[in-house]
Amino acid sequence: MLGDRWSLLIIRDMMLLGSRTFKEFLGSYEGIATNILADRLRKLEAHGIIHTERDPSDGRKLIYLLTKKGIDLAPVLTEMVLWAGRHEKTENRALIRLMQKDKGKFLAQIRQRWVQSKAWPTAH
Amino acid sequence: MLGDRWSLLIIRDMMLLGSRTFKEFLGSYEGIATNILADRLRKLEAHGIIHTERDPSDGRKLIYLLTKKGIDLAPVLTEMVLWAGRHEKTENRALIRLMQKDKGKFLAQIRQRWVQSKAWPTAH
DNA sequence: TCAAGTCACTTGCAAAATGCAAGTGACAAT
DNA sequence: ATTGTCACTTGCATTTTGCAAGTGACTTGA
Repeated sequence: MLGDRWSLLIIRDMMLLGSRTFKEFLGSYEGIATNILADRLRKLEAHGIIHTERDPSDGRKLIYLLTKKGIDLAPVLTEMVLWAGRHEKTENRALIRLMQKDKGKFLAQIRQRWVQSKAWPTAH
Repeated sequence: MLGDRWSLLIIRDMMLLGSRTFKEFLGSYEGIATNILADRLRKLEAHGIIHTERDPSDGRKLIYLLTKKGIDLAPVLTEMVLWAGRHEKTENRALIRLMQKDKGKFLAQIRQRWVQSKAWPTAH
C-alpha cells in the first residue's frame, strides 16, 4: 500500500505540516498531479489510514484526517526523516534536531495534536 | 528513492532474512521481475545503500551487502514491521514479538551481524 | 574436457501506472 | 447574477512495469 511515490509524502504532510485539504496537499510539494492525488487519498481511505469529513464552515472543502492507524505511522515517518537527515541532503534541520533530542516526546506531541478534537494549531 | 514498490522489500530481506544474491531476492518474495530487480539493485547501489562484491568461491555469484547507510535503515524497517503487525494481516508473529520485547536490543543485533565481517549465520 | 546446468542479468514487447491540460459540478463571495 | 474556489474527472501522451525468452560468464558432473 505505502509502496508508491506519494502515499507516505501525503501522510508526512498531514502529520508534520498539518495539511488537511486537497489544495494544501497540492501546494506542499510541487509535482503531484490532481488525478494521482485523488487516487491516493481514495486508496488511503480505503485502507483505513485516513478518513474524510466535510468542512462545516465551507461546503466546498473536504477535510482529510488521520485515523488511529494513520497516526500509528508516526514512528515510521520519524525514523525516515532522521535517516534522511543523516544520509541525504535535507532541509528542516530544526525539525530533525527536535526529533533527535527527544524522540518519545516528539511522538507524544504528534499524537496529542490529533487527540485534541482534530484541531491543528495554525498560524493564520 | 525508496518510494517504490520493491526497494524497501529488498532491503528488508537483506536485513531480516539475510538475502544476499540475485537468486535469493527472486525467491524470497514471488513476484518481482528480473529486469526490475536488476534495476532496483543498480539504483540502490548508486544511492550508496548497498554495495556489490564478487563471491570468491563462485565466480558467477555477486553478493549484495548493505552499506552503513543501508544498515541505518533498520529503525525504519523495524517500525514498519511493527506497524504492519499492529494493523495489517501479517505472518512473522515471532519476529514482531521479538521486536516489541526489546527494540534496542533487536536493532543492536542487526547491526552486529553486519559488523562481524559481513558474515550471516545460515542454517545449511 | 565438454555438455549441461547455474547465475546474473538483458532485450523486446504488451499492459499498467503516471503526468499533464483541460474540463465539470457544487458551493461561496461580491 | 457573475465570477471565483474547491475537489475533483476525463482524455490522451509518456513512462514504468511485468512477462517471456534470451545471453554470456562461470561451474559442475561424467
